[in-house]
Amino acid sequence: MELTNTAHAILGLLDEGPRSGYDIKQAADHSVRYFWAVGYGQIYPELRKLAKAGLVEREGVARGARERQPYRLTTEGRKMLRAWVETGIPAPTEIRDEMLLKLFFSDSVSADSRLALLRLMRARHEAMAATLRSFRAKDHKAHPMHMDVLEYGIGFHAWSAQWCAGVESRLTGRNV
Amino acid sequence: MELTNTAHAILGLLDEGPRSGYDIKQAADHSVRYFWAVGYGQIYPELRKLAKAGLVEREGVARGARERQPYRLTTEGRKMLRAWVETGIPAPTEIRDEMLLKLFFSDSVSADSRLALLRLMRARHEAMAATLRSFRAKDHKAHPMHMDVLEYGIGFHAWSAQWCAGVESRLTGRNV
DNA sequence: TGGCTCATGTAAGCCGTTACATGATTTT
DNA sequence: AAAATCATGTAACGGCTTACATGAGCCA
Repeated sequence: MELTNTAHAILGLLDEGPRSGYDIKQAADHSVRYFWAVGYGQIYPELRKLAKAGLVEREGVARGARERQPYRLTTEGRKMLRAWVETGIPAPTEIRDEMLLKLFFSDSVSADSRLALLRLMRARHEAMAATLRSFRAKDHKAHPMHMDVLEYGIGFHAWSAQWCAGVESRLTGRNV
Repeated sequence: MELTNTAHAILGLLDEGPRSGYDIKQAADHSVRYFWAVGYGQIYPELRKLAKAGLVEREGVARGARERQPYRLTTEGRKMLRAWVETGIPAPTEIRDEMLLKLFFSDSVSADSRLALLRLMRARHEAMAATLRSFRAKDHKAHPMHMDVLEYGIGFHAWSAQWCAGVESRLTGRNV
């Protein structure tokens, strides 16, 4: 039975404690989102599949329709998660960046347009870095790697923002 | 008529001169690949669509089946490309990194497994940085942004490799 | 001459996004 | 009471990857 990476991400998030689909989405958005985004459209169907496979199980039954329905990892599920981390060769990093694509082909448009692209790109990376920095406050003692990977994200976005600033300076003729 | 980003990438590559599907693939693999990968399965069908839309046109007819069939940009196509670069708000950077995903959830596996992951990740980023560095030799005078974006790629992968090295050192207890 | 590579394609399938639907529960 | 939000879902669609097919030249 082959699981997708997203399925494993869900297992991983459940490893920290029981969570509903809604909780998983929120946890993902505050942690793995910048290198592995997940949406509701995947989470809910996937939880059912995982439950059917015996890797997760419902914790009690929700009373109201608005009540969250937490799932928890089974021993089987936990074993599966560990095995996934330890075995197999992961796919290489994949980036899809429409911004870079436009920049790459921006030699024949006006300097203004090019600058506007760079500034938007820089603003975004700065915003993302700031968001991720705000996650530093969380308690990561139980999960040192969470912290390390978070720092990767902060560093990446900060570095990208700096790169933008550098190119901007060159284009406007000023020194860095 | 809505074009995908990949379609625009193809237009952009054709803007530098007539190319066949095969040529486009090669050019892409030597330039935009690390932030916008394209495969044959997209290129050939897309070229037909673009031709039907009048944005590209065949250059003559291929004689043998092995002969390449170059396409060239039409004025319409060139206009479309420029417009795409200059207008609209590009989607934010998207990263899919199975490696980071595993690292993120690697707190409960052996230190050896974790180290192995980091080393593999570092090796890959180093290799990618080296590959991209070899592209510096190309002539970029006509396209300064090609050069800038290439440097982004080199910088990104080099930085990532360094991050891996840093975490490795911490995990093995040595100083950086 | 048998096999390998080149170059162009097609078809199936998967993953993920988007849009929509639904009822309950707060909030105004 | 009306409106907004919460929480769970479903269905359709789209882009991309993968696998396969083909026929022509090249090489051993």
